Amino acid sequence: MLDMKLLRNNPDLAVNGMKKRGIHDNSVDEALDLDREKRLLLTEVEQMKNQRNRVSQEISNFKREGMDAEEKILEMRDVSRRIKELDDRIRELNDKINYLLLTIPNIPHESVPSGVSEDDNMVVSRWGNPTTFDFQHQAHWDMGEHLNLLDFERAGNVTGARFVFYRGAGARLERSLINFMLNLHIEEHGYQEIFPPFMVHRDSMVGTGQLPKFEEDAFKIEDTEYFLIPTAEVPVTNLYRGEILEADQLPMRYTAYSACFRAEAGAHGRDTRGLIRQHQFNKVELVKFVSPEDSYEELESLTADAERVLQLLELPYRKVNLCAGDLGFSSAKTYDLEVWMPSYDDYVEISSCSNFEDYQARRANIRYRPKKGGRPRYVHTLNGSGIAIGRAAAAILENYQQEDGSVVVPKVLKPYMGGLEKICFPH
RNA sequence: GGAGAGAUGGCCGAGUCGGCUGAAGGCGGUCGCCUGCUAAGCGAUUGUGCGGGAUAAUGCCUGUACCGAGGGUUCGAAUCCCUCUCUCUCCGCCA
Repeated sequence: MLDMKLLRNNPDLAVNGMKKRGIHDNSVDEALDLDREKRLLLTEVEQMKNQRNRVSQEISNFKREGMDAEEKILEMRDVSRRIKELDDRIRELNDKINYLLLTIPNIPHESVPSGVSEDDNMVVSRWGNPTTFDFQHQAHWDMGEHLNLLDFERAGNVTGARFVFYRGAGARLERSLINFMLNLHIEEHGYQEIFPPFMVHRDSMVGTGQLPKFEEDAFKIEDTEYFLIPTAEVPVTNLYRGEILEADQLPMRYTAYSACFRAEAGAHGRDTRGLIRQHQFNKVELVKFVSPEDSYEELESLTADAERVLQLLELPYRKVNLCAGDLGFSSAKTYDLEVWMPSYDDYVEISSCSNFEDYQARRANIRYRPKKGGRPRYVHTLNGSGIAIGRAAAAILENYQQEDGSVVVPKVLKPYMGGLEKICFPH
């Protein structure tokens, strides 16, 4: 969330940030009004509390000396009642202010292009060329069926739509991708591996920004306060919730595999076939905690670390600077990596790398003590897919397919596939 | 699942019949003194949020809140009551 002090001193920054995103409401003004009222009451109630503290002390002294304090006690009874009323009112105001702050999105960085939809995103770079075929190429869902790698039909039977069984070499491909990516990030990019819980409680979801605004996108476990994580970003970013870190611990870089669960409310009819949009999918995530002055540099290197995965897999992709209208709620700046997907005849998002600045850190209360000492400051948090496994598998099937229907295994994955060169028809 | 114990400052650990405890004592940290070096010793200092004030400014002054979380009783709660969460021990069960 944004700093209430920033809103007070510089409300235009927040309002213009929202305008840039195409959001027009008066939540900033509302918050400011409530904040003004709150501070007025706060001054009043704190004066009364000061009086109460003083007189209580006097009562204590009176009693010790065996004197009658009845008059003062009666007087304080009224003061206390009034304090309680004011405290209640302040609590109410605080709740409202807090809720508003939690529903105001982050301010886009100045380098974020303006625009309202993905059509306004800015292509930053391209790597490789879209794959061309001199034969009739297939979509990965058809290939997955023919090669007996993916079983959507039985998954529908067992669970429902947007679920899948991976089988045989398909299951192994998925597992190979996970291990390949984790190894790359821990061995060559300096990340520490984390294996997080796949469920978190409400506070964690609020910490990273999924709640309170987007509850319908999440799976909640009935009769509990647990949510299935939509991404490892949630447990890993919340790792240090409420803590004060030491400056020399920063930057901290983590990579985590997790299954991800998304309700995909509002995506009815979109990407209904294949691996692109599933309720459950696998992802290797990158998360960083850094000092504020380094965060944009760290965003570049995080994105480069994600790009490296695609380069080693030799999958054509492009890098896109998301426009303000397409930017995630908590993000100040996001690069999407989009992989070439022949069945879509287009680039498809496969990684999203964001700098949240202190927006998540303030929600999750993650701070660090600066080297020179002084007050704790909020860290900056970043994360990015490094990368989405299911979409990577789909991209490999489609981009590496051969005329005979087989799929060549990318070089870097061969060791993980037990030396397998090619995924062929089962015999 | 059953039975019990507990949650206090960076850490350990006191807190008596509710008042003089933001919190004894110790450790650690920081600064100063002392000292051939190291070690030891001596002195001082050492939380966070929020409001207000002054300021070029991290700093500073002042008020207030915080002893797992949230409520309650009271003139006054770390201390009493209720609810919740978490941790530990024993038994049972289990990957």
